[in-house]
Amino acid sequence: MDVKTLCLGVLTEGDKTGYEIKQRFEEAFSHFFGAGFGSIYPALAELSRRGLVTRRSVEQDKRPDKKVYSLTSAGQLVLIDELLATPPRHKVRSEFLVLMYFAHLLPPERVAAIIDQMIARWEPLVAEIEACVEASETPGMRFAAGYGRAVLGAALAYVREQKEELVREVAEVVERPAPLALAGE
Amino acid sequence: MDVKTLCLGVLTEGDKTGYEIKQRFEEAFSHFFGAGFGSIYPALAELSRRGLVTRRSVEQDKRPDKKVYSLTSAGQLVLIDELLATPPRHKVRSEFLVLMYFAHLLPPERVAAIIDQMIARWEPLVAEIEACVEASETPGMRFAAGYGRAVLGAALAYVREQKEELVREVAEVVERPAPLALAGE
DNA sequence: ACCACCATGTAAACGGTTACATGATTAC
DNA sequence: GTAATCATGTAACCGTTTACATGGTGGT
Repeated sequence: MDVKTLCLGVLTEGDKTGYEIKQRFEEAFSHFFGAGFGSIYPALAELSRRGLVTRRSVEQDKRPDKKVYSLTSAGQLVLIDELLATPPRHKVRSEFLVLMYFAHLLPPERVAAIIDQMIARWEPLVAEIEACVEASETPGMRFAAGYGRAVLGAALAYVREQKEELVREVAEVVERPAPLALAGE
Repeated sequence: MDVKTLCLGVLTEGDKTGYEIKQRFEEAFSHFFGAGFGSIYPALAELSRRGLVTRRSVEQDKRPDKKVYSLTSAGQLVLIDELLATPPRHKVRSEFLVLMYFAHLLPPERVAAIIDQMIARWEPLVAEIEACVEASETPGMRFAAGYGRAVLGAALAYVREQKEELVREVAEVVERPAPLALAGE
């Protein structure tokens, strides 16, 4: 599954410009699928070329024309096919956890700062996702947002709870002779 | 941060072959960082070229030679620099949640099957991560594995708890006239 | 017989990120 | 004045994924 499928998906909610699609991506699935203009605009061009969406120009006063995309019935069929054929993958890519894994190679203050940074980033996200749960219009939207809330809540609770201990242990390890074994074995 | 940095990282634990590095990747950080042979071998070649690791051939009986990699002191310095310079990103890419978001476009049995599939995949992972927590040799390893356990536990609890409701709601939506609005607005 | 494990690599394809390019409006 | 919002696109770059290529050992 790629950005093209997601574009077809958000267009089931109604016609949108590329810019609005990007906004919808942020609101609705930024916590489990990322996409920037650099992938959305080419995706829309390709979908248009394949006849899965149509585009029409809409005049605006004091602004350049905007291009509104609509899902075609062919697009609807392709979307369903795509969804039925998509294996439910779920991947995490976390430089944060890599950094924590190697915490003993870093100064303890740095470890503490990184954890604080994650807490500061996640805290406002909780409110955002909460709003997303409230605003849900389909059962799936509620499920996905609820998932985010449950998992983010657990993550936040865990890092808050474990921070002190990790920082203390890392500080202890650094005090000892040479745990950074070079020719160690 | 890329596979090269992770390779330097696992080599702080001792000398390893490319094959063993891959195994370590699976054991230690498969739940937050993925890498296959296709990225590990070229990474090692590049690190070797830059003098950050050395490699020596080791004979084996009834098998071709294996190539054992060791971290050099230059490699150690570069690793630390890299870790200090890495911003703590944390990304989730979940086709599973996309599918759930669009659950109302799928047959309810399919939605149920997808959720069952995720539960079946995650259940054995819990045991695996539990083993990982037990086997931890550094505070960071324990922290990272503990994070995985906390988050996976929350995810599993959530999907188990919400499955019935989602499937029921999706079935209801499908019964109604035409919620798949094409020219709906 | 067949599959899993050990063991190493290459090459093409694919897709996403980032930077560039442009430009007007509105609010602080 | 400066930043954010609206608005669209291109092109180079980067890294991962996937498929291909090879071949012996050990277990069911």
